[in-house]
Amino acid sequence: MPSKSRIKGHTESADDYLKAILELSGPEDQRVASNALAIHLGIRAASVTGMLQKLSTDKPALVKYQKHHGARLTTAGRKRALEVLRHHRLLERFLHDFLDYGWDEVHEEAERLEHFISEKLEDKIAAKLGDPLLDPHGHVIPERNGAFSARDEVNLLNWACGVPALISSVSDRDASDLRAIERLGLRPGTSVVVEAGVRNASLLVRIGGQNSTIRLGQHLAAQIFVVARTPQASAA
Amino acid sequence: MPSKSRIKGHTESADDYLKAILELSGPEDQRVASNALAIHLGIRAASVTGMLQKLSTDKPALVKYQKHHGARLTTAGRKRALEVLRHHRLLERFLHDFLDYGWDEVHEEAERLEHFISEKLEDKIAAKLGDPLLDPHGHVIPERNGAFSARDEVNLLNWACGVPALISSVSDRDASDLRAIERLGLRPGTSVVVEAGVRNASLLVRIGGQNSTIRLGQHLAAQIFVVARTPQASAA
DNA sequence: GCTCTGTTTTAGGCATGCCTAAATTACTAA
DNA sequence: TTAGTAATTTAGGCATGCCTAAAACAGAGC
Repeated sequence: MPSKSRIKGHTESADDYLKAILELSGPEDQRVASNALAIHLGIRAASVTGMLQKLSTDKPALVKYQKHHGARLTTAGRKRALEVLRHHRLLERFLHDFLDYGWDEVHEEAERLEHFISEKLEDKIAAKLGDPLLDPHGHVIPERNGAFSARDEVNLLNWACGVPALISSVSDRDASDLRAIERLGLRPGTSVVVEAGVRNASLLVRIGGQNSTIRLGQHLAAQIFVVARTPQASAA
Repeated sequence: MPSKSRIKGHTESADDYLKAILELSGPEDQRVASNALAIHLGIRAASVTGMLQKLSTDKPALVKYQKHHGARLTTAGRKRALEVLRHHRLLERFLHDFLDYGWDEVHEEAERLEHFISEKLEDKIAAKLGDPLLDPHGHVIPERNGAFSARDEVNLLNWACGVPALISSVSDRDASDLRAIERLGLRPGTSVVVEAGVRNASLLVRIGGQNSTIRLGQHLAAQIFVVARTPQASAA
């Protein structure tokens, strides 16, 4: 299918690669291995190689790619990746705030729609929401101009016991995990203190407000990210 | 690209064929010629043939097709076509009512998104809008269950002079024409009387409310559809 | 340095969906 | 009935983007 239903020369598939590279390259902009991409995208490594070759030889190259040494985004590639990420997170916020979606439902719908949102719709949605900074899971929404500074969050598993923390974000990868996290009252913005580190694959966590303590499985804890309690808030 | 970003076995392309057949087959469900489809879709007739063959041999056949004798929708095909049409018109209404889109802007965005709306989002949007009956151009929105009765509108060009009429709908195919129509005050729901038929390629039309008369080019008049003034309203 | 293992790339295939060019069929009018 | 034209279909190609199997490579340990 040619470019009828698509913005410029972008394809949904290419968007997915760019998003994956952005996510996997981390704050240090490390090179991303073909294999890592293949696993992340749920496809074969051979397919990844082919696509990286294509992306790196496009007119405005979206990816810098060296055989056997992985890929990283070019400026153009990063721009597009952030654009799609912005679409995704704005959509999540919109579906959640205006269309009564639960925070466990927004990811799937946004994942599908993010590729097809025009600049105009992006702007209208952002305006309607009042230019939000965070999506429903606490992730930073890249700005329109491409500005994007990921906060330096720390995984709850690695947070020191006894140090007051604020939940900053939660992974949105698994809907049922999100429901479990919500049931425990661990939304972004919640104050917590780790009382006892990983023991029997669980943490003891004291939740700020009610001073109650819960036992949190390692699997869920790994999906929760926190910052020190001092910094500026992180409203959900 | 496989079915990742797509509902079941449907492709955007197939959706477009089904919509086109629905539209071109008229209320009588006439067979639609390959050529007519090719022109409507902006592609070559040879491509149409190939796709019709495919659509007619799918597991649930979406199209009944006979060589050299055009195609018509099967029950399954009509169901899908109406589903997509419902998506399109709900989206138009939503973009117009909630996101400040002008009625000349909604078509393009809806055309792109209609293929990717989940049933859930469809329902949420419909609920938010209060299950609207008409899109911003006055077209009937098919119901969730597939019920769809097109009104028997008449093209303004064919309306008898002197008989009071109500504008029921307006073609949304061309944005600038829509702006022109709006400038003339000819929105759906407006009362009009044709004072003089096609002469010098234009109509003289009296607009109900202000009793003013305008000269309407044939090109625009062809995009306006009316019903007799008696029937129940047709709020925009 | 060399081998072993796991990663990565090449080679060849398949499905979608479009194209052009060439054949075929249908229709219309003499 | 028969030609001539227009509509339609076939045949062969191309790009996307995935796959498998097999070859090539890289890094670790000996």
